[in-house]
Amino acid sequence: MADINFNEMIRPSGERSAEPAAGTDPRPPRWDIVELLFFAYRDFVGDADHVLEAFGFGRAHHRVVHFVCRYPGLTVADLLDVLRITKQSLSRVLKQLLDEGYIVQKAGDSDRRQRLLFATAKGEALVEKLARLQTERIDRALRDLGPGGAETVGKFLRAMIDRDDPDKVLQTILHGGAIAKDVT
Amino acid sequence: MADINFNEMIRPSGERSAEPAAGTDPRPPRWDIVELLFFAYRDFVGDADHVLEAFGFGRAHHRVVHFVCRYPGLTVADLLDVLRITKQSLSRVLKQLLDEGYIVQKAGDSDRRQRLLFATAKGEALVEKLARLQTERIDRALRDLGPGGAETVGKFLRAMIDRDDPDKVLQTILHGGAIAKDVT
DNA sequence: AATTTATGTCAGCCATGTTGACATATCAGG
DNA sequence: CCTGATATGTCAACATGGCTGACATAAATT
Repeated sequence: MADINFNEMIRPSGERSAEPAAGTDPRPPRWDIVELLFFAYRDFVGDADHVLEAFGFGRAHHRVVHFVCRYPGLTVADLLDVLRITKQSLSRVLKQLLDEGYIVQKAGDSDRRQRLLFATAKGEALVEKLARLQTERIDRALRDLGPGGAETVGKFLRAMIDRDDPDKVLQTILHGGAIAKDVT
Repeated sequence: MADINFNEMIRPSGERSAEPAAGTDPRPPRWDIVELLFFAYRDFVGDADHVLEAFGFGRAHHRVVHFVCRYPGLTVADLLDVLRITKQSLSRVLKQLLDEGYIVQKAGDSDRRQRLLFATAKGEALVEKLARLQTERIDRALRDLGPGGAETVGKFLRAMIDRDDPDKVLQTILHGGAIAKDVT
C-alpha cells in the first residue's frame, strides 16, 4: 500500500548537475543538504508538536514560552524581533500564555511602559519537557559523530544565520554571555 | 530604538542547568543547538520566501514543485507521504502549479489510476533558482568548516531524521541511489 | 460482480500569519 | 509643563495552509 509505483524507477534528477556545465557554475546545488534540512527540521519540531497538542498549544506558543523562559525579562519588542512576527500574532498567543499562567509580566524599572516577561514554574516545566525531547534527538544524532562533531555542527548552524541586524537574543547566542551595554 | 532595556542585563537562564542536579539527569538540554536550529532554519527558508512572493507562491508550493522536480514521476500518494499533509492541502497548491504550467501529469503505465508528476522547464527553472539561493547559504556556512565538515553535517542531519516508516523519497535520500524493487 | 485502491472534490473549521487604524501610558526634550 | 516619540494593547478584516468528513470516479484486484 505504501509502495506503489516502484517499477517507475525513481531517481533523483539532480545527478545531471554532475555534468560540469561548461564550467560556468562553480557551485552545484547542495540538493542533499537542502532536503536533509527539510526532513530533519520536520521531525525535530514534530517531537514538540505532539506534546503541545495535549496542552492545547501550537508551535507559536512553544516559541514564545521558550524564549521567555530562556531569556527572563525579555520585553514584547524583543520578542517581536526574535520571532519576526507581528504584534497581533504575538499578542494572541502571549495572552493565552499569560491567562493560563505560563508567563507573568512585570513593568520595567527604568521604563515603566515596558512589560518584562518571565516564565512561571509552570512555564519552565513545559519548556524543559519539550527541550528534553528535542535534546534526546540531538544527543542521539551527535553521538555517532566523532569528537568535535558537536562543535562542527554548532559552527555550521551559526554560519547559516543572517548576521545583518541581529536582535538582542541572537547577539547573546552568537557572541555568548550576557550583553553588556553602557546605557544608563 | 532596537536596543531598549539593556540595563536589565539579559542572560540565558539555562546556565543554571550547569549545576549537576544530583546526577539524576545525564543530559542537560542542548539549548544552544535547539535555538541555533530555529534561527538557522528561519533564515534558510527566508531566502526562498522572498522569491516565492514575487511568483505569488508560498512555501507549500515550493515544497511540492521541489520534490516533483527532484524525483520525477512521483505520484500524489508519494508526495503525501513526503510532505505529511492531507490530500486537501496538497491538491490546493498542486492544482495551482498544474494550472500555471510548473508541473504536468501523466497516467501511470502499470496502473493508470496513478498520476505521475513531472516538473516542466518552467518548474525546473524555479526550483533551481531557489536551490541556488539556499546552496549559496549552505556553501558559505560549510566553507569555514574544516575538511570533513560537510560530511559531519550530513551525518548529523541524517541522524536527526526518524527512521521508522521512511517513505520512498526518504529511502532514496538516506540510502542513496535509486530504489530497486522487484515488482512486475 | 464485488471490493479495494488512487485520486479528485466539496464544504467548512482552525491556527497562525498579515495590515491598518486607533487608544493608552509613559518617557524625553525644549 | 507641554509636546512628540515610544511601548504596548486592541479591534476588524483578511490570507495561507493546515485539518476533517463525506462523497464520486475510474481502474485494479479478487
